[in-house]
Formats: sequence, structure tokens, C-alpha cells
Amino acid sequence: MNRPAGNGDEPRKVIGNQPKTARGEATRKAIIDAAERVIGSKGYYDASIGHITSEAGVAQGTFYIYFKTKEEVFSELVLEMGRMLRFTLSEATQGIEDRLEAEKAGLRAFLKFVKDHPDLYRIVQEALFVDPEAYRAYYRSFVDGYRVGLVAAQEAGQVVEEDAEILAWALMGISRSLGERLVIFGTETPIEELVTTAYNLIANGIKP
Amino acid sequence: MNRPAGNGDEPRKVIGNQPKTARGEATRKAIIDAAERVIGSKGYYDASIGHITSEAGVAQGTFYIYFKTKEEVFSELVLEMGRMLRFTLSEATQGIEDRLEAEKAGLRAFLKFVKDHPDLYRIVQEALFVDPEAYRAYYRSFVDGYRVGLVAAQEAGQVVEEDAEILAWALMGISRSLGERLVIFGTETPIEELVTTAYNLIANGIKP
DNA sequence: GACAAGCATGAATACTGGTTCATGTTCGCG
DNA sequence: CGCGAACATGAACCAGTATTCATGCTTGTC
Repeated sequence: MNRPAGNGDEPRKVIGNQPKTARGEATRKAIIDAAERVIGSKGYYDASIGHITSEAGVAQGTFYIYFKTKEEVFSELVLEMGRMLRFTLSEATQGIEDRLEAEKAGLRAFLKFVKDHPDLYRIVQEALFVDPEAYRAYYRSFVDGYRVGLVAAQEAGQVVEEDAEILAWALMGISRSLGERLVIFGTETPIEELVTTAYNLIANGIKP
Repeated sequence: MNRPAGNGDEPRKVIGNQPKTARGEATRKAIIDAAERVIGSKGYYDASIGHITSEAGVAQGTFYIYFKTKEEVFSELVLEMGRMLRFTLSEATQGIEDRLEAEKAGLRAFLKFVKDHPDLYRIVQEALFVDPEAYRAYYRSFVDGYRVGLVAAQEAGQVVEEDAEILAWALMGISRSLGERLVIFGTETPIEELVTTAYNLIANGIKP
């Protein structure tokens, strides 16, 4: 029961075991990618570790070298997804001066992203049940971005003086709903049409 | 392999076994109610038949007198939920002449319903994975109601001439998002405040 | 008051699937 | 080389749980 002094009880709360070589890095990535495909298509509960590892081309035990539990890959997936989406959006609105135009570009980029990654969409939804904390963090960060933009626009007198937090949730709801229609309900409406209609609604709805 | 002629292959697609006496009726209802509570709080996959039946105060085997599978109670729950919500909304907007006022009343009723039934909200969300067909039907019927109202208002010249289907999805998204904020994110904003802000957004957004 | 259909029981079944482990294999470095 | 740390294997373990089943109870009816 002896051990070096100056050590806490927990081994520094590392997420899974970080690989130390390029080889391990590659394997870990292969597993995450496989998990994305398998969980995305079958859902979390129907996706077994066996499915994931065989899709990744490794043995079942290998999974546990990199992840402590099944839940852990999932959480990481959700995090990754949030990062990707935020990156895509900031990329798409980079350098656009007019705030309303930026809004439009963001909406368009969001719908495109969702359409290109239908699996990712479902994964985030399922996080509400598998990892509620990750789910909340995902939407919180999304809505925060929205809110900051709105507040700035309000200060510039371009947006009506309503509670920016509530407004942000409402606007996010529009994007999300149209995205869901695309992915879950498989409608064929061109994205540009959705963007135009939603943009008019939003622009008229929030102008001062 | 002989059987009476004039019979299809399927035994009339009865959902579960309908009880024939008041006693059975009561037991069946007790199980559904228990399922609502247990699945609502633990989620579908963590809610075992054992949990549900013990919550209902019956033996495990009793469950299978009334439902063929675990999925079946769940589907019935989702259906029931859709019915309840639609009833509540039509109740709340009954007899309101002005369409915009009706919209406001509907929004208020929706948020109140969601707040009073947080479990039900999560159950519908989970249906996307457990019974996608039920999930789609739920939202389809919701959005259809919305669309019909919008089209009527457009014909009366009260609403802008945008695609009513898209508009309906967007507006539904606003309600849903604010409802989710209430239930999943546990914010304490008074419903009336949400209604006012959202109403202004919607009213300005869709006026011709 | 006995018969049968409906209802109820809960132990046994059957199987899935997450996790562990004892045993290799790879590979960079001295 | 050859040593050790990192990585990989896949068979076995085991806990949980949906579903079945043989048996027993209730209740209304003739």
C-alpha cells in the first residue's frame, strides 16, 4: 500500500489512454471513425463493441486499450462533432461584415453540414440519453455563439431589443428544425430555398 | 397447413392483447402509467420490464399479457403523447378568432404542457431511436396542424406568401427549442416572457 | 357450486454484449 | 542483436434482462 508521496488518488483524470506512438494514434483514430459510422447508422445501443472493432479492423480487446468504456468513445464523438460544426460555421462566416449576411451564410453552412453528415446529427440527439452533460454542452456552446452575435448586433442598433438569450434559442430552433427535416424526414427541398425562407422570417422577425 | 379461406396472412394486426374486462383494463393502464414514469426518468434502455412491472405493482409475466414486446408499450406511449398534446393545443386555441392570437395561445399552451410533462418530452425524443416511424408521425402531425393554419391565414392575406411547409417547420422549431430549454436545460424563465419574445419574433417574421 | 375464460404469477430460459485477461507481437533504442 | 514498453489479440467471463411457460387464482354465468 506504499506509494510515492505527492500523488493524488486519481491518475490525473485522463480520458481513456492516450496513445504514445504514431501506430497507436492511428489505431485509436480508426476506432473512433468506425464508431462514428456504426453508432451513426445503428444507434448507440445497437452498436456493439464487436461491430465497431470489426469495422475498424482490430480485435475486440484493442478497444479497451484506448477507451475505458463504450460510453467514452461516444462522448468523445459528441465533443468532436461539436468542434467540427463550430469550425465549419466560423469558417463560413469569416470575414463577412454585414451581420445579417453572416446570419444567412451561417444558416446555409449549417444546413449543408447537416446534410453532409446525417449520422452526426443523430449521434448528438442520442447524447441526450447516453451522455446528457455532453448534449447540454453541445447546445449551450451553439446558443452562446448565437447570443454573442445578437448582442453585438443589438449594440449596433441592428437588432430588436429583446432578450438575446431567448432570441438565440428561438433562432437556433429554426435552424435545427429545418436541419432535422432534411436529415430525418428526408425531404428534397433545395437548401437555398430553405435559407431564403428562413432568412426572410428571421430578418423581419429581429429587425428593430 | 390448412386454414379457413378468406383470411389474410396476418391476424388482423392487433396491437397487444386488448383486455376484455374492467379488471384487465385497469391492469393494462397501470402498466402504461408505470412505463411512462419509469421510461421517462431512466430512458428506454435502462428501464427494464422488471422496473416497470414492479412500479405498476404486478408480476413480470403480466406485462406480456398486454404487450407483445417492450417496444410496444413504448410506441403506444408515444402515440398517447401525441394525442394528449394535440388535444391540449386544440383545446387552448378553441374559439379564438384572430389567428395571431391563436398562435400566441398555442405557444403558451405548448410551453405549459411541456413544463408539466418533462418526461413525455424526453420520451418523444427517444422515439427517434426506438421507433423512428412513431417519431416521424408525431412531428408530421404537429407540423401539419401548423401548416393548415398558415395556409388559411395566407388566404386571408394575414401571412406572407412563403412556402407554408417550410414556414411551419421553422415555427415549430421555435416552440420546440424554447420547450427544450425549459425542460432539458432547466431554466427558470417565466413562460409568459418566452411567449412574448417568441410572439414578437413570429408576428414580425410572418406578417405580409 | 362448478365450469371456463380471463387474468396473474414468478421462476426458468436463453441470449446478448460489455469488459477482462493471459498471452503474443511490434518496434525503436542502446 | 536484444530488451522493454507499447500495442494487439480473441477467447472466456459474467451480469443483466427480455421473453416464455407451467401453474394457480378470480369472476361471472348457468
